[in-house]
Amino acid sequence: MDFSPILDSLNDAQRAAVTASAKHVLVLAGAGSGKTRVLVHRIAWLCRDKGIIPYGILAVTFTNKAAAEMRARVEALLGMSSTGMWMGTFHGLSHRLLRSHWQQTGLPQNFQILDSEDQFRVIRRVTKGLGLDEAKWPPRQSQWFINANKDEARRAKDLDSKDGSVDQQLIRIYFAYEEICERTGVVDFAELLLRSVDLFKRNSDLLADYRNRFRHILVDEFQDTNAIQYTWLKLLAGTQVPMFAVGDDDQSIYGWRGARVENIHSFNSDFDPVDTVLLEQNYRSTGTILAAANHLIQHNTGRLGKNLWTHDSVGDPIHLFAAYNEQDEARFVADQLKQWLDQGRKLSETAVLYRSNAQSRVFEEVFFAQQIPYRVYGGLRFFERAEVKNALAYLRLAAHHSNDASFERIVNLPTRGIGQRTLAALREYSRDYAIPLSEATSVLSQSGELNVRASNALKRFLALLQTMAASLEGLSLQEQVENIIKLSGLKAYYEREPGAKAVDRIENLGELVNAAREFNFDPNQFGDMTRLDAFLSNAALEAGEGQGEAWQDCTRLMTLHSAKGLEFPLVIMVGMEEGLFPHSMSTQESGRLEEERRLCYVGITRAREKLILSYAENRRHYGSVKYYPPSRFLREIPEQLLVELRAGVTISPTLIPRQKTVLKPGNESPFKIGQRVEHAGFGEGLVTECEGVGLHARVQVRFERGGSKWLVLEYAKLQPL
DNA sequence: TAATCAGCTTTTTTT
DNA sequence: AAGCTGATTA
Repeated sequence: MDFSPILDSLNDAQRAAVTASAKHVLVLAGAGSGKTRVLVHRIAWLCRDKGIIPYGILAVTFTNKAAAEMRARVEALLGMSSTGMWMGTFHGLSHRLLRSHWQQTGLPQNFQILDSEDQFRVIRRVTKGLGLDEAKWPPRQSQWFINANKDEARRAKDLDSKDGSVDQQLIRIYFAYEEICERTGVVDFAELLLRSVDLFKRNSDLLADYRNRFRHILVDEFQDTNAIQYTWLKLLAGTQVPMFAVGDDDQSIYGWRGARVENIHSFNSDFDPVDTVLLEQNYRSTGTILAAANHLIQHNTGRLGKNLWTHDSVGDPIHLFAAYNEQDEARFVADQLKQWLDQGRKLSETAVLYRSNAQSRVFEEVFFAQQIPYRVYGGLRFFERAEVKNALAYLRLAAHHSNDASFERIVNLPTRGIGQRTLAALREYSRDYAIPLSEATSVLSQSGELNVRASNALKRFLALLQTMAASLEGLSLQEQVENIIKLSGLKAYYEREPGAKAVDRIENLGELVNAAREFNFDPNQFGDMTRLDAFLSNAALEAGEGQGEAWQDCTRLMTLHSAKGLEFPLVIMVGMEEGLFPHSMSTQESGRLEEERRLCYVGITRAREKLILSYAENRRHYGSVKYYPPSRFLREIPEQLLVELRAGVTISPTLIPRQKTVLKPGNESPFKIGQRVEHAGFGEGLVTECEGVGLHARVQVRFERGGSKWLVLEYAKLQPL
């Protein structure tokens, strides 16, 4: 065997995957088993040892972050630039295809990308335009319906309108939505994929070129592919191009978004012959953490069946904290983080994970008060902020007057006397004559159908559009952005707005100018797109990081979904309550519940050394106090892996100091094996084991009412009897 | 037309 | 609790 440097650092299974010689390869890689590593090394191995030129590699991921990481790691391993490789997200690559071959797509050359908020607005407008009641046909639901269908490659015309009247209306909305998109030259995210697929289906020569070009196709997070993405892959692969797919059925957490784990099963029949490689050795977590994860996930049915194992030591037990309420829970987490710091560790090694974004608030408040630096992931990203989107809409409209979505967004922001009535007239005219809103504005401002005040307002707005369009001529992207922000009056508008928020908004507008200055644009990639158009597309496709780069050592707050792919020495999973996690919307169907369980599995396997779980007995939720029982997932973790911490009943911790059994170091434990004790919650029991001293001392107690528990003396409030 | 106030709903997320 | 929509008032 000759081992190249690329293979030296791999274990046997990883090496087998990287060097698999079957035409197609499916790697089932458990959490922390070196999934990305295998992918990166496979690419490097193909290039270095198999003589595949970078130009012949297509590697697909789901997020921009994953794509960037892959590129960086491949370059580091190969010691050269990866230019020429097609590496990116399904959407990014599709976008690139559509730009290069726009003539064959039926799209205008300067088609614009609709992000989900834009899409929502368009759908709402369509609903109103059809004379449907928004309350009865919520745009959110229609949006969901349209996207779900697009993800399954079904256009409005493909839908069977025979059944129930509910679908009838939704199909009407879908039709009308498609028409508007077509007319205004915009595409939503799903459309990028769908159009690419259509492009290939209709142009066999073009498809043949690409099949000829790509010698290897590699896919990350294969379990997250939806129907249209899988079709996309199959089309590009044809019968000749070898596929290399990496995934983990236990980490499929995007079923609600159309992802189909079954694609993993289909892979074996759609591609042949396939080598399947299992990666089960985990390099991330302690034995205890893995055992918890393995036991939990065994409650799911229909798994492909992997069991993670590790050479690592058993490690610390998992701590479970029962908080009185969500405040108490947040203070507990703050305490734990401080302890972590006291042990000489860093906050950047820690993460607090929750099910839904709204849960971050309490933690932010408490961390802020206690001066624990933190960074919230997810939530509103930079290019999604209202003020930024407003500025982008002005830019888009200045460059492309026909962009109705942008027009609607900013016609009257800041207010300039174009109210609902005028707008309604514009919409009607635009619909009747099938022209963009800006043209309707031009016609109606002259026609005399509107009152003087309204038509003057419209004329002023048109003049503004002209000025803005002119101000783009021959300038750098940065100057263009600066000009538009100034001309639009957005800055003045936000300066007038009271409150601290306004300061942030103005700052973000400044940040947008910076983003424009730093935007690097590869003109080779998108043919004859203008710099500005590339910037605008990029803003839709890459919404940007949640916050600027962290310069400070801080902990991370994020949802379980956004934690996928990450790892931390210390992970604290909070809000482990029925209704919250598993989420109440998911408890009805078993399929959804299993997905929640996988989400829990993902959370647990993020932890390297220490895992802490917590739940609150009372929680203020939607404005009133709720009592959620502890999550069923807690019961699915073997109790010998858990140590329960309990703060006792601290009604108002500021008034009633928490009672603790504090042991001075060196003191003998007041409890001996065989001694009878009483616990406020569990009743009477017998001490069966003692260990540790001082703050870490704990005892195992077998309670009469069943069950044996490890209790930390500091928290347990045990009374000797 | 614009600003203000009262009532209503509430997952997860990437592109 | 908060953000958003719709109705009301200036």
